[in-house]
Amino acid sequence: MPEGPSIVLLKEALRNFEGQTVLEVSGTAQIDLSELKRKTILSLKSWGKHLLICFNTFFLDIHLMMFGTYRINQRRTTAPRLRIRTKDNEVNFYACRVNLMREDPEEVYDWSADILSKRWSAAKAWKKAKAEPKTLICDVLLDQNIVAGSGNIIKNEALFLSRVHPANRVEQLSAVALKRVLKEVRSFAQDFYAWKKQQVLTRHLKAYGCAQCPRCAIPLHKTPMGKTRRITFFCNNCQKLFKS
DNA sequence: ATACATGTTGGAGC
DNA sequence: GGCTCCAACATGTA
Repeated sequence: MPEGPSIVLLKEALRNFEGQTVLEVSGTAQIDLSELKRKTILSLKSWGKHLLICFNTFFLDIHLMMFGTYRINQRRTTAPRLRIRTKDNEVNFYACRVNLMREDPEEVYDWSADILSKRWSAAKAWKKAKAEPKTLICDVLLDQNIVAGSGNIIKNEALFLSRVHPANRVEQLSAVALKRVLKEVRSFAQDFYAWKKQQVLTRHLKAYGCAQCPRCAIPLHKTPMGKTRRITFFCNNCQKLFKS
């Protein structure tokens, strides 16, 4: 469920919690939940796939991983990792990772890496990628230090849209091609956000989960690739593999 | 019903 | 040390 855009939507869905005081907190998360009691939620932020619930002297970093879910003003039957109740609202998080952080979120995360942040910097991402010439571009697009919020769908779509083959190493890519990939990561992530909001995301995917290339109609390749062997969809005809 | 997947970490083994 | 593989976590969908 969660790549970066889905976490932005979650953050927006929790808008009503901002400025609210925590009246009740519970859950199976291995943190000291009593810390939160009677504290005021100052803001909600997202960085990549992380949701941040910020208090005065600490914040919660919630990551839904692959299977995490949440309910707002509703409950599942299973026990939540974290439940926060305020005067008007309740949120429940399940199957997620919860960390209590005592640092300043400004210092913890590189906000220029967040593909959905106003502070996203393609130039910085470009430099980080160039510092790893041997890394496959399909791995770069899953690296949260370079493109925080990009996941396997965004990876596949950005490569298809920029016509770059996933098996290229960074050093094989021309400056123009690498720039194009990074541009598509952000612009597709923005489309992902809008489509997900309208619940029409899957019908707009051109590579991920698709059988054939929408450009040339030949069958797409579907194969595990890269360090983590994530399923990768690509067109051998339309996506260029540069010579090394 | 069984299989698979929008994610990440840590450890084993080489 | 670095790389790869694997397990673990745990839920929705087809």
